[in-house]
Amino acid sequence: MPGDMSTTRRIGAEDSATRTALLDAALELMLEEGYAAVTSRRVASRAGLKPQLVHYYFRTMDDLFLALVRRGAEQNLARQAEALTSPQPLRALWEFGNDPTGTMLSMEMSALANHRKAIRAELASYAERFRQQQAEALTGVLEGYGVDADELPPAALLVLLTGISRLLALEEALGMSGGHAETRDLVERYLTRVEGPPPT
Amino acid sequence: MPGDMSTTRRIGAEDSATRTALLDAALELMLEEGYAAVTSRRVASRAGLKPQLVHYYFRTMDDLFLALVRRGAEQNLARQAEALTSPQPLRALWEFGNDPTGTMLSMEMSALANHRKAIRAELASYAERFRQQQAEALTGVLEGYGVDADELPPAALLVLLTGISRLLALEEALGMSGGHAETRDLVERYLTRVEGPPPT
DNA sequence: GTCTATACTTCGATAGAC
DNA sequence: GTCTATCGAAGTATAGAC
Repeated sequence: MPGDMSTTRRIGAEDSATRTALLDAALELMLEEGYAAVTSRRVASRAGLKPQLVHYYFRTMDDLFLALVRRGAEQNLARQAEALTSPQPLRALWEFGNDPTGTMLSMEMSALANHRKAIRAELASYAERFRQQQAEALTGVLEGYGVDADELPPAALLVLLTGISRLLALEEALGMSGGHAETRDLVERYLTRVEGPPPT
Repeated sequence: MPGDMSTTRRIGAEDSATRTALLDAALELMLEEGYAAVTSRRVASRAGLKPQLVHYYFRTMDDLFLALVRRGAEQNLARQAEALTSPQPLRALWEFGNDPTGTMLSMEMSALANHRKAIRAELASYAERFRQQQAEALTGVLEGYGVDADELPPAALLVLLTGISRLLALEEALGMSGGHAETRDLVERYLTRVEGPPPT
């Protein structure tokens, strides 16, 4: 018995398998062809369904994008939380941020958010939660490593690592590679210095 | 007498004022509402012209995007070259990369390039030229500053600075600010250390 | 829950008159 | 160089039958 009784419009249940299939299709399209390719017709077609079902489950395309942001963010918050329990949380965080798919999706979402108010708010809210989860897990760890918080504040280190991994992923998607090896090596040496060598 | 004699299709001259007005309108739209808003109708409307003129000057929308990339990239290559003649070229480069408009445009273009082959090739080609221009100008300078190229290769430093300024611009556009002040301060301290304090 | 049918808008692109 | 006219395709979204 889904939907809202107070209006005539029906909305499908959140736990519907069809709804999940539509979100999966939208995700694939966004990664492969960018947010502009995520249209009701193309999403439905990829899921082997009729376009009208998109509107049954999400009413508007904005609602679909919001659902996509929420689902992806919640999944990744959980994955990041698990990564941060590693014996080498800093390295785990770096490797987590180096997932090219996640990075490309995050940037595609940012581009989309740039001109859709509701999505911008949702994305920014989750981004802050990511950063906060990182900061809470790492602040004490960095102290333990003897990293001087005046010299290199944890918040700045997080911005550095995130910015680097995003740029590398973006440029690699464009087919660029200049300076990448040197940069990865630089990060690697830093991680080894403060947190120890990578596990074999 | 513009255009191509060998086919029936006419194309407007590159130095036309109307063509420039269309490119300006496309640029504004892309910055304000994203690449998906750059349609022939909306571009023409913003320039106070008829949509058909877009096709007269650019034939396809892809051609328009390519022209936009080329014009913007050539302008910025010239601006960056000038910045690199500064007495503090490293700081000038950092400040150049901190132009929020240029950064947002570059990222919007990257998102667009992600699913348009011709544009991706053109953008990547110019991005390599930017990086190369930076490297040529800075390699000797960094040596002069006593920056150890084994410890911090010039190419890696350029990736670092670019990645940081891009992330800061992106997050600020989303309304985020966590860790930004600490990061800017970190970069500022580094610049002061190797290149001296900012001019007053 | 999924379908058919449909309304309306906007898109890219071309032909041909002026 | 710019206009009118026009095409077919694709977009969002809704109503209502099954």
